[in-house]
Amino acid sequence: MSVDLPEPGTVRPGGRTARVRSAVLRAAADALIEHGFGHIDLADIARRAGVGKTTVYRRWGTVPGVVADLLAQMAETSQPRSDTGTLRGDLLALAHLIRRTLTDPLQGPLFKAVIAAATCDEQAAEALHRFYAIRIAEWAPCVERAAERGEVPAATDAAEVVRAVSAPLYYRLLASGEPLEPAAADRAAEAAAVAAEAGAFAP
Amino acid sequence: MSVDLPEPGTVRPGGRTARVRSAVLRAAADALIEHGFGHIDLADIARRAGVGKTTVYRRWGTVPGVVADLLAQMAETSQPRSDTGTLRGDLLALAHLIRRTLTDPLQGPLFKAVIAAATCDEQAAEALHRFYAIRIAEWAPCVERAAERGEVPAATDAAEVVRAVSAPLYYRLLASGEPLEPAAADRAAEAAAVAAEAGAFAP
DNA sequence: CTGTAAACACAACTGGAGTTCCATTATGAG
DNA sequence: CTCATAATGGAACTCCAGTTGTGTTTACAG
Repeated sequence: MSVDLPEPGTVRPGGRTARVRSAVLRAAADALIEHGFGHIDLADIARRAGVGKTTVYRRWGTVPGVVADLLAQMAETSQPRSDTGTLRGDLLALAHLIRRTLTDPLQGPLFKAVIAAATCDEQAAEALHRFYAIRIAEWAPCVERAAERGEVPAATDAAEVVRAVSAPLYYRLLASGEPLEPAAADRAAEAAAVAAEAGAFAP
Repeated sequence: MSVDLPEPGTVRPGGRTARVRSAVLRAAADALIEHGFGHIDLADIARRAGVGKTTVYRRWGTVPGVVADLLAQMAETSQPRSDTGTLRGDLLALAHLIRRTLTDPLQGPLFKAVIAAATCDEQAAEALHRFYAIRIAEWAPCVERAAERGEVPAATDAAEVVRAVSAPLYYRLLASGEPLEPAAADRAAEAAAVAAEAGAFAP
């Protein structure tokens, strides 16, 4: 019989422990951007963070474990959303925000890496889903306000509209591989707006 | 100075070489389904295929290398597309085909794995993009016929409509993690059809 | 049918990712 | 401030994924 030991870092979360976590997550992001999810090891992350590799193995265990914690931290920082006064304007701003993020030379590879980690590890997958649940909830009010203004049916599923804007851009990044041009963001926003107005997201 | 040696398997592609490739790709698919992209090694694939691991390392080199070849083989087998006579009917059939594929206990994990491989390796990424280019081209005629019937503007980008149907389902699988219910396929098809009819894909 | 070299199998080897052990540091309660 | 111990650091160790070297099988040209 094994006793339930506390996870490392949960009993004394202050001072050094917090500094180590911060340094490791920052180093992990750098390493993921530089090498991608496939060619990374925890020893390299530890070296970059100026931390013993034993510490990293003990607290996080695996690369997806670090990614899961990194995603939890990324979920804490919220992106400010637009309020242009029209659904089209807001969705266009969202689409271009996503496009800029995914084509950014730093954030693009990072998002690819965390998604790759999520396909390999259940813990990372759950962290990724929480991350997107938060981001989607942050933008849902755009659609809800459009419903109040009468631009879309009152029963419209706001989160589904936000997902409809995001999906084509991620599909290009991960599956089909077409370049993420600004025109693609325009079409994603326009298509989602038209479909929402027609009640395609209000069952 | 190094001489340009031919790739293994290119000079004598018949008989044994073909059998080995077939066995290895089948074993690779099984292993990817069972363990996922993250927890796989070529020695295991070689064992399953009943082949020396040296052979696998020499011909394919890495796991993403095997995945790239597997995708090339997957691209050869074409899925029959529907012809219901209406754009809505065809897109609905496409959406449900994709949903069934991604929720299939065998094909779902396989697709997750090959997409993970593509995010880690350029060679696998190119193979994946070729795979989707072919699948999308196979379904584009649905939209082209709809254009001939006058259901959508003549200038409609057929491939973009097909991608618009696919994207929300892949987004759920890879990013947001919501379950892939039949209703999600219905909405993806409906939203794409509405947007196409409104000319959102005809710039 | 025969010969040659392309492709493969087997075994020994190697490097480094991940583990273990123990010493050291410093958090947080009293 | 003091003390118990949570958390980290460093080095030695283990194990196996991936490599290399060598001999065998077999596709295919002539």
